Amino acid sequence: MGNHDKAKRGIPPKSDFNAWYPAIVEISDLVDKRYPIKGMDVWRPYGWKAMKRIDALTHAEMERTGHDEVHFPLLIPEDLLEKENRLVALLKAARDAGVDPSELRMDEEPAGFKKEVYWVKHAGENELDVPMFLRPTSETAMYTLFPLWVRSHADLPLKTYQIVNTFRYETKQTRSFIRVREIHFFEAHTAHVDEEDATRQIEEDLEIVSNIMTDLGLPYIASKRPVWDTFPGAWYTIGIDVIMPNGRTLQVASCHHYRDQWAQAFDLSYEAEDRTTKFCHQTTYGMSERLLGAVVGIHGDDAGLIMPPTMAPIQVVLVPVAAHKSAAVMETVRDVESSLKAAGFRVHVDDRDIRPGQKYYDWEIKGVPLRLDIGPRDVEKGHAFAARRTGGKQPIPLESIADSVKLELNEIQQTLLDSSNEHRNQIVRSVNSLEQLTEDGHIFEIAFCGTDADAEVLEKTSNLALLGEALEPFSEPRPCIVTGQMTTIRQHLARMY
RNA sequence: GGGCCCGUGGGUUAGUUUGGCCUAUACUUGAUGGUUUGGGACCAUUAGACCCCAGUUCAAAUCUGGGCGGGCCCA
Repeated sequence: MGNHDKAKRGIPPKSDFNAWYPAIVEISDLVDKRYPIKGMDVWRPYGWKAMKRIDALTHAEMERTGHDEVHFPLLIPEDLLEKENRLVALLKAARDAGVDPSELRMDEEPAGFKKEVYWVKHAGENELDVPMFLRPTSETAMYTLFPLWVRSHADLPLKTYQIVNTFRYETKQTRSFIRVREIHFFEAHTAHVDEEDATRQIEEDLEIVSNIMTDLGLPYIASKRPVWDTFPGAWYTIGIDVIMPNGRTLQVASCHHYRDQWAQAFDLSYEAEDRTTKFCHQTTYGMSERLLGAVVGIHGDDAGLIMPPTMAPIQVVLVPVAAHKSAAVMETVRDVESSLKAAGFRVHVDDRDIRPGQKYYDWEIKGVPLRLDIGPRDVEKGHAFAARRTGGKQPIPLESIADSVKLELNEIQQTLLDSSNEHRNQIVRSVNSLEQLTEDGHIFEIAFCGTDADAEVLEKTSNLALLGEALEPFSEPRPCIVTGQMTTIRQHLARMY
């Protein structure tokens, strides 16, 4: 016995993250990877519920901030790409003309985008006159309609979002939730009267990011990306990177400020109060199923997942113990179930006819944050035995059970937040010389104010990627790690997923 | 983008080096019946596999080529 306990479920230790992660997402029933297309996993019910809970947090934030949900078609006709290409060409010309040369980078070959998308070139037996592609993101689709929706300043700001599937033909190694070819994607697209209003939108986006990351207990860094990592057509891009357990970063969200660059390409203009016609200023804010990948990676342990109570598909699992010994056990369990449900908790009663030990293991793998055991002894004493997935067991009284459960879940949430902050502190190292960049499994915080060329050298020598300029600068100037000049610009170097 | 490794029941695997001994091993899982039940129970019965296509050969899980899928390392 003993020895092959773990072999039964086959969970590798989390310290071996590259083995642990792919194993746990399948063993915990989040996904089924056996569908025969690379990078297209099947969402199993438990995984889909978890994703929908995260989506619910997003919907709530969108509601709070006055965004309206829309749903655009999956297919985009090829000729709409022409507008995007024109935009790219325009920006390139601007750069060649010396306009804001440091702010623009358009060295993607115009055809590059075509390689990353799936094409629909036939309908039945007939070849299509105008081929269509599966959206990799929805700018071109949406910005085709926005000019029709926006006519005057009274139509602004236009704040829309959708949660849809997008497609990217990934050629690199895929990984559930982290790098997939069909992406469960959230995208908010807004249009504003001017640059300032669009900038305010970016600020609101960052507030939403902060709320969601706190809900999910994810440690993250927000950085203004270097120009070469800026989304094509964007004035600037802010990347949100989660600090994963192995010290790599995972970009889970991004915000783009487009100024009026896309608006010019798509002729998105409005009539201002002074009767003049002006171009809109636009923003985009995107997140994806990577949020779930981050939740799995950050909180899970050797025994399985740990779902934060804010998004756990099942917050409380009730396990009747030795129910055959006393009919009162099942009665009590059902009573507890209905009072918890009435209080709004997501509850599941595990009444399978198997030994309780097996149930404990099952729910630990799935990461249910709180388990309540109720057996004959507990019924007698008028309490339930509460076992937290984050560790610790204690009896809680059956009367006012909902209050006690609320308390337990809050504390579990707090435990997860604390440990993720602690994790951040362990991973992120503040360094001031190039020699210190060698240690594996860390993210390095540096002062850096050099040029693109300096950045390239920095990335090459350290073999790490520059996340960009952190949104909160240093409070006191420090010497730049490359040039030695004093600066407050704070940046991070990391291995990115 | 470059290099390397792998593909056997639902899962993990033995067998592949040296083709025949394979009617393919073990554990786990599923189903049925029974004994059980406060941290992965046990017994009995039963179900279930050589990734696909082509080639070599008297003979292919085993060798060759391609495809699809999975994994690792480097840029």
